[in-house]
Amino acid sequence: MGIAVKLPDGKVLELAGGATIRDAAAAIGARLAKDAVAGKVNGEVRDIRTPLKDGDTLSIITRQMPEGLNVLRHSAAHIMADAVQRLFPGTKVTFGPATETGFYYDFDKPGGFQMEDLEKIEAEMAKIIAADHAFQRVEISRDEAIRLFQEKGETFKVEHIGNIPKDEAITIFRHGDWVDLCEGPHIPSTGWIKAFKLTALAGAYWRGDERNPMLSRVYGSAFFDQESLDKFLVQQEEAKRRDHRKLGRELGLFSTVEEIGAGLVLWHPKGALVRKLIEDFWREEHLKNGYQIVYTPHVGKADLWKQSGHLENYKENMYAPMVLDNADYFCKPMNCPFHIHIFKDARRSYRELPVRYCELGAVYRYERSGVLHGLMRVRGFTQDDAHIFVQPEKLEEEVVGALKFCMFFLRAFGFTGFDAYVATRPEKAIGEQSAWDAATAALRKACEAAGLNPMLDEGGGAFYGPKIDVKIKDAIGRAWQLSTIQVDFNLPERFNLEYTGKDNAAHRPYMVHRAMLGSLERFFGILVEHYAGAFPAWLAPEQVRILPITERNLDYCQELAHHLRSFGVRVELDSSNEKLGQKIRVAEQSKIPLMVIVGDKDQTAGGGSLREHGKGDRGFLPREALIEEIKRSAARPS
RNA sequence: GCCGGGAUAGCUCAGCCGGUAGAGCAGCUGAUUCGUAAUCAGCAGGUCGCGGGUUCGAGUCCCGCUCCCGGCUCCA
Repeated sequence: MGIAVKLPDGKVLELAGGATIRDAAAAIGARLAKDAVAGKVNGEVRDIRTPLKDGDTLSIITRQMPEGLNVLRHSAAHIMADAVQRLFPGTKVTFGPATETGFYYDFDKPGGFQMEDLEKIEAEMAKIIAADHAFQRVEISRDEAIRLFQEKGETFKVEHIGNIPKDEAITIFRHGDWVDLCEGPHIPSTGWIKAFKLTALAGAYWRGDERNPMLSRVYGSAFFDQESLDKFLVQQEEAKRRDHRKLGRELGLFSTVEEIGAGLVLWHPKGALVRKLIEDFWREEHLKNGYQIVYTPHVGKADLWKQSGHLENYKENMYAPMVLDNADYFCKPMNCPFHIHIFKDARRSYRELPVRYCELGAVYRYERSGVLHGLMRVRGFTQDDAHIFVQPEKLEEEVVGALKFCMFFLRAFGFTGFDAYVATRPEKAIGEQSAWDAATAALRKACEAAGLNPMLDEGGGAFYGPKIDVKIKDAIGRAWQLSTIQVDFNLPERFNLEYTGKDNAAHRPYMVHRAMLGSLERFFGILVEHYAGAFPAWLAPEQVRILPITERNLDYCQELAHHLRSFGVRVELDSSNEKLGQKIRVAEQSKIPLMVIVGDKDQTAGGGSLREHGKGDRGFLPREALIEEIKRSAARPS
């Protein structure tokens, strides 16, 4: 009996009963059959060996599609697991999925792996690939599956079978004589993998839960051709080249030292200058946008943190208390309770709402030693914090303003791609459902008003209220979460916040937590990587370097430097006894945006030769034009 | 915190089977006065992350700790 399946172009394909996706591809064309990796049946990715049913909608996934690459990588994970079990009998397998950049497989291997093992595993994988074993898909019964994996001693697989919903078919995939519990899909045969590399070893908990046993994870990546693997490796190098920790040291921006402690940052003069420029910009723009700047202490008494709920909910992230005059004081992990007390210091009228307090507040949080990472994850950092106290009915309007402000600010740093997420009520939450619904709707509308098309993060909100998160894309396409706007129903309650309404009655405001940059430390790290260390002139610690060609030009250069400094230009003079080529090299490596080269010719003509970082010589400019050009390049965005 | 890899001059790194530490760059001094990404020569620079142990002898082997890197988990 024949069947009919619908294709993406609307055509209907007639096939024999029991025909698989592969048969369908072959029926459409020989080229397609050659490139077909898997299929999408009724919207779900299915293995190429999956039998089709009458009425199915089918599209073919080829090796040119991203889904095809996922299939290849998942198969590579199987091949790796096969190789590992050949080399290290007694190793148990668990899970081995494809990831964004490759694949991994988690093993339970007594003693774990050593780095040298990777090469051995690669060699064994190469043999399996060379043998070009076909992948076979077999549907088996639950009992058969349990028996099979019990015999093999694959206890993790047996456990997993118990977690597969009863109504789902159980499939196993076989290549050569190796078999894995797996729903697929897989490439037609192992030989489809033309390029692969094992990249890293790591630990990972069974099912990602730290109460479970630690497994050994092997990471790798795989491609349909060698070129793509090479390109991938070059990209990895590019990310390494931009690493803010490396650039931070090379450019003298910041450091951390063992003597002070992990996750505690020293801002060196150049990094501190960039930070100061960001902070100046930040404060000025906040004042323009109706915020009030406040300063609050670094520590507060235990009762404050009890009232705020931090000692209840956040204690494991707080530094241990210090005892002064029989009272416990804690370093602040957040600024909110302090801002709340400023709000509470007077009776507030609806006329003065919304009240917007902002602070670049240094907070301290205990982070587990293993999670610390350069400037991105530290134990002492500066939040670009703001707390807005607003009438519930004015929430939407206020969030629109806050969000537009965020976007303006992020754009000023050269970010262009944004993704917004609205996170809704989680299971464990406080506050009325109606309040949640109204606030969530307000956040969504605010996103639209700010020109963002938000994705919904169902249940991703904090227990105290819904939020908007904004992620940016950096120069090499990586996403970073920066801005967050969070509605808080909880703290106004806990601190009994009130304002007097038009009706002369007391009302409870909403509180909105807002960060645009997240933390100055992390944002600075992201900026360094985004610009690859080459800050735009308005942010560069040194904007211009003057390079005299010989000592004869020194006095003239000195005078020019003074003159530029009088306009607020950050300029240095390279008076070293080196040839021009060397001075240029050093300035280029220091990523100084502009260089002015002055030799006898320039001096006589009364000007200088401009050179731009990364772009090269721009030729001679007379003095006034030179100064104008420098002032123009160094201007802050507005 | 857990798994894996590390820590040698300011930086990047070499140092074999345990025999008492080396290069390049940076620094300093001198020569050179030079036109768009490295001028030459000389000098100086180390408690081999910290503490303990094994040994006649430890940068090297063992144990503990600190810090760093890649992950897990978590998050600004």
